[in-house]
Amino acid sequence: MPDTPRGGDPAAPARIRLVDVAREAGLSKTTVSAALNGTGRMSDAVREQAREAARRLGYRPNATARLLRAGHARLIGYAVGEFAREPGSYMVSPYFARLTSATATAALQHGYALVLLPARCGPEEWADLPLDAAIVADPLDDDPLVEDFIAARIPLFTDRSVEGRPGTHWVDVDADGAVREVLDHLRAQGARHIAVALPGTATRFHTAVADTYRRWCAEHGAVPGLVTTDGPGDGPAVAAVERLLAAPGNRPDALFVLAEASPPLVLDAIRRAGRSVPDDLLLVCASEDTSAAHTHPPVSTLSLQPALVAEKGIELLLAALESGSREPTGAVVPTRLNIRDSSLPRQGR
Amino acid sequence: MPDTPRGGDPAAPARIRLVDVAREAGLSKTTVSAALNGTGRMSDAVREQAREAARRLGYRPNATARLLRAGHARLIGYAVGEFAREPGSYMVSPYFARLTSATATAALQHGYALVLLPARCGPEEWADLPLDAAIVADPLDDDPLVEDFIAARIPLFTDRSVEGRPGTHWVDVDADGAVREVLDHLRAQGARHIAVALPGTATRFHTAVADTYRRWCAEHGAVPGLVTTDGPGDGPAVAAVERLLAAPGNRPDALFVLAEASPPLVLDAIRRAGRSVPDDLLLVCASEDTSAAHTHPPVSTLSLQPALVAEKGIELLLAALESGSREPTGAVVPTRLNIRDSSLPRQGR
DNA sequence: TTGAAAGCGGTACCAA
DNA sequence: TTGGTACCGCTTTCAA
Repeated sequence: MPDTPRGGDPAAPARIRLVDVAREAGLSKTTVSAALNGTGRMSDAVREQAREAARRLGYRPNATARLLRAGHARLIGYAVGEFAREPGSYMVSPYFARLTSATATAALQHGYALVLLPARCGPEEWADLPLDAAIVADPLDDDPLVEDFIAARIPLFTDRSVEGRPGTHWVDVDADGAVREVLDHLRAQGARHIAVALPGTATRFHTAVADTYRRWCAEHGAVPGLVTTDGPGDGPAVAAVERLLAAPGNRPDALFVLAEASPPLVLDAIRRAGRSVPDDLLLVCASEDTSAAHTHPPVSTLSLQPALVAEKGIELLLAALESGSREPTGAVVPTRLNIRDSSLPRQGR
Repeated sequence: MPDTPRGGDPAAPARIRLVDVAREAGLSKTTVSAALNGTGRMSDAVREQAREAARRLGYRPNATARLLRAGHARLIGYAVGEFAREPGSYMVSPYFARLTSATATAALQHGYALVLLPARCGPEEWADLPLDAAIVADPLDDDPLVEDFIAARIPLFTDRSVEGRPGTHWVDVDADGAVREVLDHLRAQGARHIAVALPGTATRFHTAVADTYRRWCAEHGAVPGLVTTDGPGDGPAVAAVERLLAAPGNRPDALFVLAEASPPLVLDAIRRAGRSVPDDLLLVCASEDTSAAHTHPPVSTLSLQPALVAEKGIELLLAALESGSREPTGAVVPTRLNIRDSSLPRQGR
């Protein structure tokens, strides 16, 4: 009588188990299991008999039980370091939206699924989840999340800050190369005073950007013009751009905006400051926002290629998982500069 | 000798199990389990002895085994119907980004975690995942995903298309109320020819919007001016707006843009068409994009309040899960009209 | 207060 | 070809 409730709500029918199917089919657990999994050798008649019973009863194997046997869950925890924003908000950033979906897609292609974890969660939040590995996107400095996963010996993929620690894998964007490519491009277009707007919350990437920018300026005898935003979001980013253009003295002839802002909004701010792109001000934004291609003029963007980061990271992580190795690995991935009219003076076209 | 490898890679140390801790502590599995879980009654000395052994060995309980005992995994599958886009791309839409993060946050607050599923995946993709429930955001018509979950008797939260089916729960946005609020608002500001831009891929919500729009026009003796986009993304949306403004005859004096486009881009397109907001054209966009508040003038938006949809849905789903009831439930949630300068004629301010 | 043993629901090894 | 049985690692009941 497989429909008899077992525990809990007496109105809910108990879920059909393998034994129930076996009893119904007049076979053993073993045989039914093999029949349904297509393993073992048995007569077609028996196999069909087992399948028919399973179908009749609406049998669905218990995933947890299988996982216990299998010894893994093919589940990867995913969290974002999320500097000073409210939980969950990171999805709203085009960069993190792409990074997250690319990570999920890459993992899924290899048969792993992503479990969304809250930002700054402690071990108690994921201790009950059968995680084979974890990912911390853009961790904070000495992120407790990172330390917890390492302490729990859960294979981890995050940024270069964990380099060399057993069981960890990192992917970093080539900040140095990216900055040089953008600055060289702007200089080649005739720019001599390139100003930079950075997010106020300095991540690893943005710190590296500032360093390279200063170094590049020194190398080219340029004086750095650098401004940081007061916080995340479009408002502070636009304000930073306005400050950059209002500053007396060293009038910039090119802008490299790394603060995450909607490109059309940046363009608007520049126009309101009485400047014109690209005629007397060149513009490059670090952004994954698709609207950049649809402004007038279209805005050149530096893409951090989140999809590449995700794919490389998943590759490193799963290679380690499947080999069982705790040998740390890592890789640097390139950025991509999409040159559009905003950084091409008209005579250059 | 708990460090002895068991199976697989002979170099990898076997994970510490409860028995290992018990042996180390000179206690039984039972006692150690109770000690670590804070259950049972025992002397503080013994409890500390067990904890110390666990700490020394770096013991971490096997989550899968606990789940098997517990009978649930507190895991919820999450998929998006995703009309004709490439997998994973939905995150890029501000609406889905917010819906996804709000859903994850709401679930997490109740002790459940979200598992990201690929779009249009079959049962084989999630059969091995211990899902207690599933969510299909914005399902297609007769979405196979929805049917699969229902067939598997997995409690499901999706839109109203499943209304009344056992084990399902729906939340829909009040499309009728939303449209009337926007149209009434625009009419109150003096608009008499309100044109509408809809996405080409008609979802349940957008079909309802078109219906209400036509009905409202009939009620107010207005002639409907409706255009749909050629596809997703900013380009087609901007093109649709341009078509609307270029159309001969019935020159619109207000625009209600439901196609998902960056608000500043819509504003740009209107300017390029020689119209001026709000002086001779009022504008409302259905959008979750924060850039709307930072344009000049700021753009009025209709928010579909994804956070509300997520919270209500999780509430209904978890209520059913915890009571074990398969009684279908559902709810309609309101939208929110953020009135900004783009829909307020200057004399009205 | 502590511990042995019986499950949770499958899978896999062997013996029949 | 089929089935008995041990086992995955933990929790819980119940007896000592």
